[in-house]
Amino acid sequence: MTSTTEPRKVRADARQNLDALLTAARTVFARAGVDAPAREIATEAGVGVGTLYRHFPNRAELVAAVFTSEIDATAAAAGELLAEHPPKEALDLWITRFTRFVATKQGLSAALRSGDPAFDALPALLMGKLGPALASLLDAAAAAGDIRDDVDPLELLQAVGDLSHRAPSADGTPNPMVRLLLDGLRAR
Amino acid sequence: MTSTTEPRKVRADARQNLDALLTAARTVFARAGVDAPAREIATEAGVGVGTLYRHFPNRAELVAAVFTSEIDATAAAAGELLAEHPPKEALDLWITRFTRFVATKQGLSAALRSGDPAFDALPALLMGKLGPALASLLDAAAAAGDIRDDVDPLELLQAVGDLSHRAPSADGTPNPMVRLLLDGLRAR
DNA sequence: CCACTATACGGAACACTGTTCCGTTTATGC
DNA sequence: GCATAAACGGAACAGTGTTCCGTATAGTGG
Repeated sequence: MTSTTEPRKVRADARQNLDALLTAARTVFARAGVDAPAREIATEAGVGVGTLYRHFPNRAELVAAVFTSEIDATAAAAGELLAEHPPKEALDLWITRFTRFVATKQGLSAALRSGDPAFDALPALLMGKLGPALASLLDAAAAAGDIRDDVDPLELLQAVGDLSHRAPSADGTPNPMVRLLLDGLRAR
Repeated sequence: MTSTTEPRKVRADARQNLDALLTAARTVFARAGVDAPAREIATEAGVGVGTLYRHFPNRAELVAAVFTSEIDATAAAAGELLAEHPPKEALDLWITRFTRFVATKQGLSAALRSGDPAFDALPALLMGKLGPALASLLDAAAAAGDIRDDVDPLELLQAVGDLSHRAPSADGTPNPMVRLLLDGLRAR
């Protein structure tokens, strides 16, 4: 094994450019949505498009990289909320947080929904990290008898994402349709 | 007034080409979804792209034209269902029908959700025709006390559309998340 | 400190979109 | 038939994502 600790030399400028790209992408995505042209991101980072594609196989991977930390934070929030609130309340709070995350990222849900194979990495990332988080919340709430127990976490996650695309949520409230969906979860 | 009955001569070949375009578009959309390239549709119709754009200002208008008759039929179904079934049942049946319509048209909901201004005509068409249809169903069900009365028909329509994008619905059943949404409608 | 080489860079070039433009063809009315 | 306005075809334009490759350079062994 030549890989774990000591081996390949990563050129310093490469590392710098990668950081610059991530920062630039974050900025541009916030300003113009995830559909922003690759050239614009490269320019913002002060590099050529070739450099962008050297670091990421395609735009979608860049999007995934940019959102990874926030996705991790959102996933982690599930455990915290569960520790501090009753199960159903924790679930509602987490959904609200997730809703805000999706709504905040212009075009994120559009990308998720697009079906474009270029964005395959995105759903995989979201589902992989957030699926288990939501599952834990659903299990807790179901165990408490607050909600039905036959809901697929991934389907629900996808659905909430789909419904959250236009929620300015000035006050951070999830949109009415998400609420309706959550009402539908209640045990009867 | 030179417009009502006798005036402008519509060249026969123009009318033929328009029909050919609509037929071709229907075929291509079914095969490759509404995102199919304009050139492909023109070729299928045996005309040049210029001709396509002579008849439709942009691709979205063509999509709208292709789906208009089906949309009209779906809207009309609301009244029929309402005449033959109890309100809540009529509502559920209509939603199922609408779901199937959306799911059947590859990429339709994606286009709706895209926010792309090019597709402005599409939501306008759907909302304009189907909104009132759904409103009548909701009103009837709310009057019967079956569901809450504070639901915006357009929002619900949009939401169901958003949720229906991947529902093969082998058996014609709406997907589980749409069901959850409908459960949320129930008066409490 | 220098030369050398693998690494990384930049941006022109390619393939594919939607859409526009305009020279050519053709249906129609006389 | 002829003239003419309508309609056509497809080349051309603008804007994507992505690839390619000649050039520049960081790191290293002498």
